[in-house]
Amino acid sequence: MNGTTPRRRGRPPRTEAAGTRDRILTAAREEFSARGYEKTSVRGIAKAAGVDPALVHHYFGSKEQVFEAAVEVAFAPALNASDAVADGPPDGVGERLTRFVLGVWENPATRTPLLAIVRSAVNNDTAAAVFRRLIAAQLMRRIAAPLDLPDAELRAELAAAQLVGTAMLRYVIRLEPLASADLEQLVARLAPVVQHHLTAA
Amino acid sequence: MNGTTPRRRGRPPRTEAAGTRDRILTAAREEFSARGYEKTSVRGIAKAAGVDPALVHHYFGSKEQVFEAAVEVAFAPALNASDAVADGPPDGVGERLTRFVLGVWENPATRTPLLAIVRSAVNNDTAAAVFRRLIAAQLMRRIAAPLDLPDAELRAELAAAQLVGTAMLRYVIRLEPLASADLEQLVARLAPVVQHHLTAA
DNA sequence: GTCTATAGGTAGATAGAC
DNA sequence: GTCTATCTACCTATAGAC
Repeated sequence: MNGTTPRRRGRPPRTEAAGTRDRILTAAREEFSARGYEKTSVRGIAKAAGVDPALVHHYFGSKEQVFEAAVEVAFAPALNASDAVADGPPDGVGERLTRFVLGVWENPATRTPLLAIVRSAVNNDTAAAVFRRLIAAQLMRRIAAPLDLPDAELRAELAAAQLVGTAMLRYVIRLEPLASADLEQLVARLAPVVQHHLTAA
Repeated sequence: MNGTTPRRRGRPPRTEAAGTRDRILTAAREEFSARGYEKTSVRGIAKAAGVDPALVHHYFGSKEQVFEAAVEVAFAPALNASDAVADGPPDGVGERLTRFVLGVWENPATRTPLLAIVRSAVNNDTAAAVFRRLIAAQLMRRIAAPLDLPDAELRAELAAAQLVGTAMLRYVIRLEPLASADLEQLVARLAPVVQHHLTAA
């Protein structure tokens, strides 16, 4: 251990500044989600956080490392909730998965890092890898595996495609009337389709 | 030898240079599709086309106008083929739409401008508007309207979401095994779902 | 029609003072 | 820990020579 290394993952609490690191992280999430990776600048993050641009480099190193730290939080709900989706009667997995995905997109706290990932994943290899990990790692392993059907992975990915596409058009592209549609109406239409992908012959 | 190429859209037919304009346009499509709007530079386009950067401005004005000219070609197949999708027996519209969308994504000539639009639409309002226009204008009007069902527009958009999401994961994010899946297998799994969105109770 | 030169900005990153 | 100052690199766009 040395006293000056800023390379950290979680956040070993130090006697350091009053939440400066967290303020940068929050601002970074905001900026990345609103503008995507390329259009976001370290200077813009610093300004939004009310700190000096040099501090961003001081705490995180490079812009890419700021991004990784900023979107890391998107994994927390995914990890926690994949249990809730996988558990329960098999014929309800479509609705549970649909509600979960739309839920994290409706919640502003989790929507922000998700927007950051999507806005960045299409143009940035690092972000695309994060996206793949996010979809594949838990969703596939916990939901596709128990299906015990041929093409289980492909099935799960096509179900994910329905939900990813819906999120794209509703939350990113903001296509009407989908963008303003009632949540329950969406669940009613999407859940059977997701269920069909996962379990139908 | 063809004298003046007929490949001109919205440009006053002048006696100008050989294929310089077209070379720029082709290079622009390549660059925008590979890097997205923000990361693509006018200088990069010029270098790929083997011309001077100032010529790009000379022919198109601004970077945004280059982009619009570059993706304009994506509308041609959409306009032409929406007839083929709309015509025919109603219970086959799901498969016809699925085959059409996957078809334009499989064809390198049409995939390139589509990638440019998708890579740019998530971060750029101009590109997002192009995307909305591309989905809404023809697909919705020609396919949703004849359905004569309640929520016809929403139905059509959720069907589009399935196909957009599939394209995202397969062609942009390159998620396996979806990215390498056989085309006919995809049609077999997707067509019934698209059909369900469009016509089922 | 094509290119040189340059204006006028913004970017990521670093060194070193306090 | 925090900030000032700066380096280097690249960008869009334009004016004007050939």
